[in-house]
Amino acid sequence: MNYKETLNLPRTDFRMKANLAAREPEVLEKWEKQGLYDQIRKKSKGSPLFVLHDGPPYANGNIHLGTALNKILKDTIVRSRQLSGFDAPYVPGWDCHGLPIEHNVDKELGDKKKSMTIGGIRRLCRAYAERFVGIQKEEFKRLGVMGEWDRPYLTMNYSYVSAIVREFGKFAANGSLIKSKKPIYWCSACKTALAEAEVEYADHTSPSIYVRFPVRSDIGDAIPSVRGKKVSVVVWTTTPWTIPANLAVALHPDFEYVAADVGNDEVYILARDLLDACMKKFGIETYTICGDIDAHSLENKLCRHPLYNRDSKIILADHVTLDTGTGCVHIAPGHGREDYEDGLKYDLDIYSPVDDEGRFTDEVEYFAGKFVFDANPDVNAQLSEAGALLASQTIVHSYPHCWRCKKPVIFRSTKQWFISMDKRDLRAGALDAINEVKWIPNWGRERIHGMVENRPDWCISRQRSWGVPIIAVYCADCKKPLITDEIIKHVADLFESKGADIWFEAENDVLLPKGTVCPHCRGTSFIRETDILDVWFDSGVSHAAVLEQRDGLKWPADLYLEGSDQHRGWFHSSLLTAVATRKAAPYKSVLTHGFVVDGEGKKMSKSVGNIVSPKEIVDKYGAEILRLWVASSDYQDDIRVSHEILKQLSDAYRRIRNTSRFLLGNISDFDPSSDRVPYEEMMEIDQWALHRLQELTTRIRTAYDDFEFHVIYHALHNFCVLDMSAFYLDILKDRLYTSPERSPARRSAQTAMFDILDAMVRLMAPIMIFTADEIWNHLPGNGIREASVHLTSFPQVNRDYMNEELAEEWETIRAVRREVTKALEDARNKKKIGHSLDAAVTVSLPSDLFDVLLRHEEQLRAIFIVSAVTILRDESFEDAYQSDKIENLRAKVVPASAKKCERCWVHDPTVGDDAAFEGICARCVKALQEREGA
RNA sequence: GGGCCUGUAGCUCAGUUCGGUUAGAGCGCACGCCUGAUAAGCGUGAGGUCGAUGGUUCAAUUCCAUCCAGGCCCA
Repeated sequence: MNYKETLNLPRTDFRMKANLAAREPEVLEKWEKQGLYDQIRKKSKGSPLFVLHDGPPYANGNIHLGTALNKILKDTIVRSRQLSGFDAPYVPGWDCHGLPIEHNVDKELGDKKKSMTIGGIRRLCRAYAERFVGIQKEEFKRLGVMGEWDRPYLTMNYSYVSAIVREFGKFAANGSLIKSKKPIYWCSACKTALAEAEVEYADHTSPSIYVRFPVRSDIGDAIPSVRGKKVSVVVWTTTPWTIPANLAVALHPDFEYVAADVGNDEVYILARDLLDACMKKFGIETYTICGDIDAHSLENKLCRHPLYNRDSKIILADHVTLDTGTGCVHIAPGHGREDYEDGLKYDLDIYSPVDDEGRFTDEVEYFAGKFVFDANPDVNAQLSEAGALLASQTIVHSYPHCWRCKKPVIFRSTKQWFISMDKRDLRAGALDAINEVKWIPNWGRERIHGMVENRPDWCISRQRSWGVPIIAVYCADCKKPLITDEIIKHVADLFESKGADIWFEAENDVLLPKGTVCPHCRGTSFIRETDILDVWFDSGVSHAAVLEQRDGLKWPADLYLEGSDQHRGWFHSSLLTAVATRKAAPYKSVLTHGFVVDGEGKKMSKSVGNIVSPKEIVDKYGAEILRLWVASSDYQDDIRVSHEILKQLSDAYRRIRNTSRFLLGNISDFDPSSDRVPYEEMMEIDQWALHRLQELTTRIRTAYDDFEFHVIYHALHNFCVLDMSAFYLDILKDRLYTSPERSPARRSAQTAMFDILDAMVRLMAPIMIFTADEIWNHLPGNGIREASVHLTSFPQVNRDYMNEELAEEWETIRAVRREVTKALEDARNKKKIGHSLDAAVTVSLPSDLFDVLLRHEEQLRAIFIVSAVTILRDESFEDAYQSDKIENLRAKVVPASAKKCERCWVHDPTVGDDAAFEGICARCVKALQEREGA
């Protein structure tokens, strides 16, 4: 007879192969049709809110792994908070303004741009951003990220733009908005400001000159050796035309400088290391060093400008190098980035006497009206005449050029709008607010603190088209700027209904409230500001535009979560805009993640060619594996991705899936509403399994609370592999398959298995969203539970199932089992046995262990999965396996002598005893009788 | 060059708070078993100078310094 038919083997439709890449889109579609997100919202209404506020990605290009990582982390957090009993909405956003989009539109337009209005360009930019919002939205949805995709926030939405204006107005109102000069890249051919990204470096031939700045201060006290001599500091520059704007000479605080006597009572100061090379260039053959100079002793001393009757201050700056020149650097704060910073530090004028066309303004003696590059020879001639030019040559070096017209650009200062860090104590307020926030990991605090502490005023002006206009007007008569609450409110209302394009297109009588008058001169005609706002301001006020404005959200957010680069970016700008207007940070905690790097830990770059796209992974492995990758990694550090890593995750996924499948297969005939066995009546090993489940639940729930997802991945995987597959389930097979279908023994196991899978599926749901859904649909008892696992909640830890004493005892049993298994393996290698059921084992144990095992004597056969077990107290016998882990544990394995039961495969002396049931053991006979009777 | 961070088996992670037995787990790998979870399951085994060097100490993966490699942000 074929007894296989009489066994209760696992039965399930749950497929072994997931076929994720193909199935996921179908599941997503199902969820969308069901309106799952809305159902979740409805269901959790009234629960405490948990708001993770989305940092808006830039609406340009396809998503990359970094964006995917970020969104998956957010999704996992939102889902886990939701399952923990919170109402956790997720409103995704996009950053839509800014240079990269405008630049790409510019490129597409080419020369056509010249004939377009700003409004026209802005409409193209909007369309461009819309296109990529659409593309990225689909990409994010494909990852299984759940949220209000139909109603995301876009920084170019009319209501959002209006909020930006209102927030901007608050800065104007409280007096922290200031206008001052700052150098920017300027193309005098295109007559336009250029952003960093719009300059291209190319070789350029420049004059290279050495200029002497006579020291005017008396430095005889500081350096006695030069007393009474004509001392000069010698600088080097490749832009002679900036000499007229020179206001300082910078020395490095740590370099060694010397005073070199070159005869005629003339002394030059320059860096010791560059002295010889410079003298050669100056054609000076004999000179003597008359003293060492500590740069600090010269700080704030004054030189005379070589051409004009004004001073040039000696300052100290770290950016001075010894690569070329003299170690003394010509500083024109209006014409260089570092020069500008130095200027702020030493309170120098940001002097930039150059107009839009690159010509010197009238105030510049000798060179007024001259184009700056053409003025280079004139400057040299003038310096030479003044006796200040020590040497001159030409050099070829890398120099910034305009991306469009390819001509060399200049650094030129123009008036810009700034948010002052200190005028209204924004810096101090921000530093205080930082301390109220929980930074995870906590070094985030230090990082952002350092940045806020040292940052300069926030320049919010951009000379571009695609952005939110800075709402300011200038009196046509007295030129004074005007920003009033009335104007802000009026314009914000206009933007709310008509969008910001109107600023560039409508007439003043529409744009300004009726009766707007210049408070200084009573003028009534005005000129609009054309600068737009820095995009960091746009996204920085999202807490005001989104958290405060939308129903169902709150201010401050519970959490912001972005890459660690955002300490300088969004965390920073959000903090400043919130502290300035609301006196607090817009977030209670800030979580950061690292960057995606390749298998070797190197950053991904086009040139290296090690970029992996989310699409590649999703198409090959499925979004579920990508999500598992995110969950498995300690994301606070950089995360590696490689084929090997993904392969490993696929294997781990299959293991979890198969364990779930086995559980499903064995509870397919189990109805949790009627077949449960009460805990007290369950078999001990089943109680043990439930105890382990409580430990797992505790571990995983804590990990979710702490955002430590890799702990979850490892705990779940280890649970499946070690506790379940290799131990509990392996042992259970015998009972499940051979016991009568509805026997208490089998129901006891099924009760545990059901609870285990029911808990597992909820615990994995925030990470393995598709698989959890699939398992849920196969779980018995459908109809009495929520329609989707995503509408349910995490399992509670059941104290009644916790039994430390039991757990300890079973840990002892497992330890002994490990040794028995080794003994079996020995026997197997000696060809004594094949399957462990072919073996009979005799184990000798030290007294304490013996006592424990004795209590479970009846179960040992099943636990060791052998045909017979005999345990002995401290017996020593020959030719036995001896443990090196447990002292005095010996195990002797022999082939089971009894006949093998054809049904349960156990070698048992009762096999064949019952003539009616040929070839099977008494236990199976009983099972079959019960089965027939049923 | 500066600020912040990271470096434990081929891979993903524990452990280091408060220095103290032979540094753990899983995966992968090798070998074996099973064929009633079967494109599954079970077992055994090999794998680590805890990035390097120096210092403190009776003792360092753990504390300190320097260096190397890598990441983010600045310059």
